[in-house]
Amino acid sequence: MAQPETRPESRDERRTPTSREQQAEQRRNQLIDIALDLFSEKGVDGATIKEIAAQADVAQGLVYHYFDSKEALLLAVIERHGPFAPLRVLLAQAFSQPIHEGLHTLAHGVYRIMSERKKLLRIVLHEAMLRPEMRQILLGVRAQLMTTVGAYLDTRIAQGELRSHNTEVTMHTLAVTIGSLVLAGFPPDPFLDDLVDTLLNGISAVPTHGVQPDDTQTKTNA
Amino acid sequence: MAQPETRPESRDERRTPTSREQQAEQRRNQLIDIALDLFSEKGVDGATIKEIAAQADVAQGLVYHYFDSKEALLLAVIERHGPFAPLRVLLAQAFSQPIHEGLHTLAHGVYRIMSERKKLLRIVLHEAMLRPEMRQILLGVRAQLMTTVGAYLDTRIAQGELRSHNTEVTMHTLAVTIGSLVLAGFPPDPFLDDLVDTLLNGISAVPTHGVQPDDTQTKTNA
Amino acid sequence: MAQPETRPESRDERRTPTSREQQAEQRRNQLIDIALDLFSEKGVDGATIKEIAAQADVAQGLVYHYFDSKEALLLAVIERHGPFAPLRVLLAQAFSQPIHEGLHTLAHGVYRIMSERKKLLRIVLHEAMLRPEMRQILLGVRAQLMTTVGAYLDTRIAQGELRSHNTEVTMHTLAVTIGSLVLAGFPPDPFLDDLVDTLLNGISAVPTHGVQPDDTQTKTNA
Amino acid sequence: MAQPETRPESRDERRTPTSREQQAEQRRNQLIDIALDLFSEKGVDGATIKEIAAQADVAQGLVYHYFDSKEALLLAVIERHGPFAPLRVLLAQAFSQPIHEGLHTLAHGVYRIMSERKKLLRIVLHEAMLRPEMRQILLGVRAQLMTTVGAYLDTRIAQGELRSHNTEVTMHTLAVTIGSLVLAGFPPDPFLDDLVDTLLNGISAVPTHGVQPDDTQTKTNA
DNA sequence: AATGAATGAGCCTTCATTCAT
DNA sequence: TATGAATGAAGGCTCATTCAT
Repeated sequence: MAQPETRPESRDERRTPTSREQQAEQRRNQLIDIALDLFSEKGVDGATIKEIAAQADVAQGLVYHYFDSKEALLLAVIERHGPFAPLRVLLAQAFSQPIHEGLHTLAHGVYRIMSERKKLLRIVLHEAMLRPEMRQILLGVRAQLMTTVGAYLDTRIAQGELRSHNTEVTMHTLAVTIGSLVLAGFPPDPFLDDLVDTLLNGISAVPTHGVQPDDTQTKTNA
Repeated sequence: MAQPETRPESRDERRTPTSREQQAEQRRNQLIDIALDLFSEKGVDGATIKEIAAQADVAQGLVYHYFDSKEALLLAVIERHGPFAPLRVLLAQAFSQPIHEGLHTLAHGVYRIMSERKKLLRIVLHEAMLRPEMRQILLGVRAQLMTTVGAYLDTRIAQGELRSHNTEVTMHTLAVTIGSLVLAGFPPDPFLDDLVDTLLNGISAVPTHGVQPDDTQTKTNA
Repeated sequence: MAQPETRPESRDERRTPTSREQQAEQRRNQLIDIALDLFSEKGVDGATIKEIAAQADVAQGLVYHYFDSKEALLLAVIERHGPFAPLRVLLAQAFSQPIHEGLHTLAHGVYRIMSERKKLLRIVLHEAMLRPEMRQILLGVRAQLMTTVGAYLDTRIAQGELRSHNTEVTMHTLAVTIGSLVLAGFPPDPFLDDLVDTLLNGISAVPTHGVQPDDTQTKTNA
Repeated sequence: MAQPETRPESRDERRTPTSREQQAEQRRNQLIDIALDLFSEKGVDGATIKEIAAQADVAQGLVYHYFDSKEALLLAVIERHGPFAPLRVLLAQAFSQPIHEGLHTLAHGVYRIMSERKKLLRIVLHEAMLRPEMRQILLGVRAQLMTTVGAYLDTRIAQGELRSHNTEVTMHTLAVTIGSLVLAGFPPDPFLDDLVDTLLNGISAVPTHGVQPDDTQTKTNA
C-alpha cells in the first residue's frame, strides 16, 4: 500500500498548485486508486467505468475527463503504482552486503515490494496473459532485475563467494517463486529463508559440489 | 481425469457407438478444443460463444445443445485436458529412480506435461485470479503434488540421500518455476537441468556442508 | 381433474385399434395432459416444448410428430379438455327444477365444471387477453350459456317465478363471479349460496320479498 | 400511488427542476406509457424492450438507463398508473350518499376508474396468473376495497337500509363483474344500473317489492 | 470540473422448429 | 414411432464512450 500521495512526476514543481489543480489531482488519484482495487478484484474487463465512478461518487462522464479511455486509466494505474523506485533502493542495499546476507535481504525486500503492490501485481499478471503490451511491461521488469541482480551475482562468483552457475536460473526462480507466494497469500516466513537457503546450499546431503552427481549442470551462464 | 484420447474412435465401450453418437462426440470434442484455443487466447470472458460456433462452422445455438452454459463449457475443457492421468504416470516413473536422476525426470516430465497443456494452464491461471472456484482447482493440483512428491522427498531424506529440509519449499519452487518457463515460452534446456542442479547443490561455493541437517535455517535478513 | 381418458371424439370406433395405434393415442394424450399442466402453470409462451417432451420422457422432435406446432398442441389441449359436454348435462338438469332450486344447482354445477377444468380455464383466460382467436372461444362459450340460460330465465319470467329483468346481467354476473372464485381458489361454500340468494332476493332491506332478512342464507342446493 | 399527473410541469417541488431534469422525467414517463401500451397489447413477455425503445425513438440501452430491468419497468408502470388515489376519492364520495344512490355511484365510479386503466388492468390480471407477486398486488387492492366498502355496507345494515348479509359476496361480485365488463369492452349502460338493481332487489318475483329506488332496470333481455 | 442522458454494438442464452437417421 | 443434432432468430441486458448542458 504505502503509496505515492501525489503523482510522482509532479513532485517538486516550482509554482504552488491552485486549489482547483489540487482538487483535480486528488480526484485523479482517487479514480486511479479505485481502479486499482476494482481492476485487481474483477480484472480490467470485469470492472466497469460505471462502478469506478460510483465508488468515487462522481458521474461516469467525469472519468473520461481525466482519462481518455479505460486503457489509459489502466496505464495510469500502472504508472502510479509501479515498483521501480523502491526496487532500486532495495537492490542498492542488498548489493552492499555479503552474499549470504544479501540474498536474504533481497528475497525479503522483493517480497515486501510485491506485497505492497499485490493488487498491481495481479492486474499486470492477469492482463499479461492476454495483452502483449502488458507482457512487455513484465518482461521489462524482469530484464532490469536480471541485469542488476545478474551483475551482483556475477561479482560474487568472481569473488569466489558463489560457484560458477547459471545466474539467470537463480534470479528467475527467486523472483517467480516469491511472486507466487505473494499472490497465493502465503506469509514470508519461514518460506523465504528456506528458499534462499535451498538456493544457496541445495538440498542434497552428499558432500557435494564440485558437484559430481552427474555433471550435466553446465553453462557458466548466459 | 479424462484425457484427450486423440480420437473418440479409440474408446473401448461395450456397446459400439452408433455413427450418430460418434458424430455427437466428435462435435462435442471439437467445440471443447476450439474453446480451449479461444479461451487461452482471449480469456474466457474475451472469447465469445459466437466465435466458437463460427470456428466450428455451426450455429450458436448448437453450443448450448452440448453445454448448458459458457461456464459448463469451461469445465468441460478442464476435464478433457486435465493433467491428472499423465501426472500420475510421471510420478510413478520418477519415484523409482535415485533422487539425482528422479528430480531431473520429474522436472522434465512436469515441463512436458505443462507444455502439452500450455493453453489449459493459461486459462486456469488466468481464471484463478478472478474466480475462487478455479483457485480451488489449482490448489487441488498443488495439494496432490505436494502430497506425492513430498512423500517421495521424505523417503529420500530418510534414506540419507537428501538433507532434512522444508520439502514444501522445494516442491513449490520447482512447480512454480517450471510453470513460469512454460508460460513464458522458454525452452526446457538448459534451464531445467540448471534449476534441478541448483536445488540439489545450491549455488554457494563455500566448502561447506554436509550442511548439518538443521542448523541451516538462518535469517540474517532485514 | 376427472379427465377424459381417451380422446372424446374417438370414443366408440368400430375397428379395434392396433396396439401401435393405442400407444400413439396414449402418447398423444400424455403430451396433451402435460401441456395442460405446463401451459397453466407458466403460460403457453412460458412453457417450452423441450420441457413438455422432458416430462413425457421423449425427445423434443416427437412432439412435432403428434402436433404440427405449439399452437396446434394448444388447440388439442382445449379440444380434449373442453367443458361443452358436461355443461349440456348440467343445463338439462338445472332447467327441470324450480327456479330457486335450479339456480343453486346451476351455480354449483358451473363451479364444479370450472373447478375440474381450472387449468384449462387459466390457460384460455390468459391467452384470451392476447390472442383474438382465444377471445372468440371464450365469447362462444358465453354465447352458448347466454342462449340456453337466457331461455331458461325467460321461461321463468313468463311463468311469473321471476320478475322481468335483464337476464343477461344475471347470467353474466353469475358466470364471471363463479369463474373468479375458482381461479382465486375460493371454496364454493358458503359463497355460492349467498351469491344465488343475493341474485334472487337482493340485499335491500326495503319492503322486500318474502325473504326475511336473515333466514335467507344458504343451501338448498345439490 | 402516484398518478399520471398528466405533465411533469405540474409538480410543485421546492426547487425548480432544471430543463434536463424535466427532459429526463418526460423521457421516463414516455417509456412507461409506451410500456403500458405494449405490455397490455402483447403481454409483458410478448413485448420487447427493443420495440419499446423503437417507439420512443431511442436506443435500446437507454431503457436500462431509466429502469434496472424489464421487471422494474413493469413496476414503474403499475406505480404510475395505479388506481389508489382516485379510488379513495370515489369511496369517500359514494359513502356519503344513501345506499341506493351510493351503490350506483360506486359501480359507475369503479367502472370509470377501471376503464381509464383498462390497459393496466389487463396487464396486472394477465401477469397475476403467472407471477405470485402480481397476485399479491391484486389481492391487496381487493383487501382494501373489501375493508372500506365492507365497512360502508355494514353501516347501512346497522342503519336498517340493508338486510344482514354476506357483504363480501356483494362486494366481490360487484368488483369482478365490473372488471369483466371493462375488459370485454362492454359499455356501462344499461348493464351497471341493472346489476346494482339486481344486487339490491334481486330477481325474484315473489310477493315482493316496491323496488322503488329507481326503476331503471329495464330490458327483458336480448 | 462535473453531470448524466444517449448511443450502439455485442454478449449469453433460449426456443420453436426441421430433418437425417 | 422415435431420436436428438442442428438451425436461426430473437431477447434481455451490459458497457465503453460521447456530448450537450
